[in-house]
Amino acid sequence: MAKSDTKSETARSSRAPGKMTSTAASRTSRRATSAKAEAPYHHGALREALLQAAERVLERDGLAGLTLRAVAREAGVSHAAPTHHFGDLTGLLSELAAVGFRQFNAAMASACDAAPTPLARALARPKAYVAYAQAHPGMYGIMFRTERLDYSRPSLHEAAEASFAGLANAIGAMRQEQISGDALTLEQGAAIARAWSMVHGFTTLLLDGRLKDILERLPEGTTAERLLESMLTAPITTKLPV
Amino acid sequence: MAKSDTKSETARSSRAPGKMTSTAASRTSRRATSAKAEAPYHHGALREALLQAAERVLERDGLAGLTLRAVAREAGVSHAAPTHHFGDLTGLLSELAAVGFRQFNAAMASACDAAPTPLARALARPKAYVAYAQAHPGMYGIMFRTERLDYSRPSLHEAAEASFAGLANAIGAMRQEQISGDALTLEQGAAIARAWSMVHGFTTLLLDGRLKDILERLPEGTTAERLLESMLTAPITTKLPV
DNA sequence: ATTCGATCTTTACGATGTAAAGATAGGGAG
DNA sequence: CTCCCTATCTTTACATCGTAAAGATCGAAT
Repeated sequence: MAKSDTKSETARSSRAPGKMTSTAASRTSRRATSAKAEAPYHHGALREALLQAAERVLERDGLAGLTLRAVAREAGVSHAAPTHHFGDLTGLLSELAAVGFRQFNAAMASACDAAPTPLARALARPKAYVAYAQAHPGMYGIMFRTERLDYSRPSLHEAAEASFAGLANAIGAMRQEQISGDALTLEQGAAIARAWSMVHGFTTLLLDGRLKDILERLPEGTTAERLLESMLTAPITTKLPV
Repeated sequence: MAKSDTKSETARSSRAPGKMTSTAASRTSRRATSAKAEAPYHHGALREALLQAAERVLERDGLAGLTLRAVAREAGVSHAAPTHHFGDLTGLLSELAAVGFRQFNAAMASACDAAPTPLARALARPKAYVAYAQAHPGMYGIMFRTERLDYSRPSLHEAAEASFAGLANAIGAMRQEQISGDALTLEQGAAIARAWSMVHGFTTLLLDGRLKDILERLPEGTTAERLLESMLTAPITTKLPV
C-alpha cells in the first residue's frame, strides 16, 4: 500500500505520470537549499553533489543520520538516485571514506611540511592525526569505525594505502632507514604498528569519551593534546614501553 | 495493513485472541532449540535468556545481525518482549556489553594470575586482551565499536570501570607506584593512556584487517601475537617511542 | 477468591535498504 | 531533421527494523 513512500520523499511532489511531456515546468523549484540551484533535469554532476550532501548530513546529524535516503533528500533527488551511482550504502560510505582519507592525508602532509625540524615533524604528524579526527569525528567514524567499507574499490584502496605509506615513511625517516615496499624486518613492522596503534587507539578512545576519566584526574587544565604529547615524549621508565 | 508483521514472528503462530483461556495447550512446543525447553508461559528468566540468545546471535551472525527482533526470535518470544526488559536496543546492547566486559576482565585476571614473574604478567595482560578480542570479535565490537551504549547503566559502568582499574593497577605495579584513585601525575596518565591506546589500537586495527599489509610483509609466518610481543618488548631506537 | 501489577503478545506505524519498472533527456545514426 | 538508444533519474513496491500502545496472561498480595 506504500503508506510512507508516496507521501513526499522530497518537496518535488507528484506530477501524475503521463502528463507534462517536457516543458519548462518540470525544471523549477527543485534542489532544496543547494547554493547552485537551477540545474538541468538530468543533474549532470549528481555523483559529486551526493558526496557533498553526504558530508553535510554527516556533519549535521552524525553517523546515525547518514542514510541513503537522507543524502538523497539533502541533494534534492529521489531516494533511489544514490543507488544508481554507488550501488548500495556500502558503496556510498566507501567513496565518502575515500574523500575523508584524502582530506586526512592532506592535513597530515601540510602539518609535516610546516614543521622545521625532524623532531617537530615527528610530533606534528600524530597531532595532525588526532586534530583531524576531533575536527571531523563523523568522517573519522566512517573511515575507521564502520564495517561497511569496500576496500576493493580503487578510490578507497588508494587513499587508504597512501595514508599507510605516509606513516611508514615517517617511521622510516625517524629510524633513518629506507622502508622497502615489499619486505619489513620485525623491528620495522613493530615500530610502524606501535606508532599506528598508539595514535589510532588514542584517537578512538578519545572520541568515545573513554579518556575522560584519565583527563579529569590529571593536573588542572591538561588537554588531550598535551596528554598525547606526553605519551609520545615522556621517557620510558619501565622495562616495557607499556 | 500489517503485511509482514502478522506473518509469523516466531513458530508459535496464531491463537485467535479470545479462545484458549489458560489450558496446557498454550505451553507446548515453544522455545526454538533452547536446551531447557518446557518453561512456564511467563518465561521466568527471560532477561537472562535474552542475553544468552543475544550472545549466540552475535557469534552466529555478527554485529549486523544483532537486532532486537533477531534476539527475540532466537529466544522464542515475541519481537516486543526484549523491550520490556531492556527499554530499547541501546539497553540490550549495554547489558550485553557489560557481560562482555566481565568475561574480558576475568580472562585478563586469570592470565595474570597464571604468570610467574612480574614481567611475564606485564606481557600476559595485553596478550589476553588481544586474545579475547580475537576469540570474540563481535563482543569486542559491542564493547568498543558501537555508539549505542549507555554508560549510565550501573552494570555497564561498573564492569567498564573494573576494566580500567585493572589496567591502571597493572601500570602502577610496573612503575612500582601506588596509583591513586583521584589524582594522577601527567607521567602516570601518559603511561596509562599509552598502554591502553597501544593495545586497543592494535586490537581494532587487527580486527579490521588493517594490519594485514604489515603482517604479510614480515618474515615468513610472523603471527599477530608475535608482532604484538615485539611492539611491547623491542627497544626504542628513536628519540620518540613512536 | 478477587484484584493488582508484572510479564509477554498483538497490532500498528514510520523509516530504511534495495529491487524492478517506468519516465526523461541527450547524442548519434539514418 | 527525425528517430532511437542509452544513461540517468523517479515511482512503486516490499521485507525488515525499532518503537509505541493496547490487549492478554499469570503470580501473588490482600
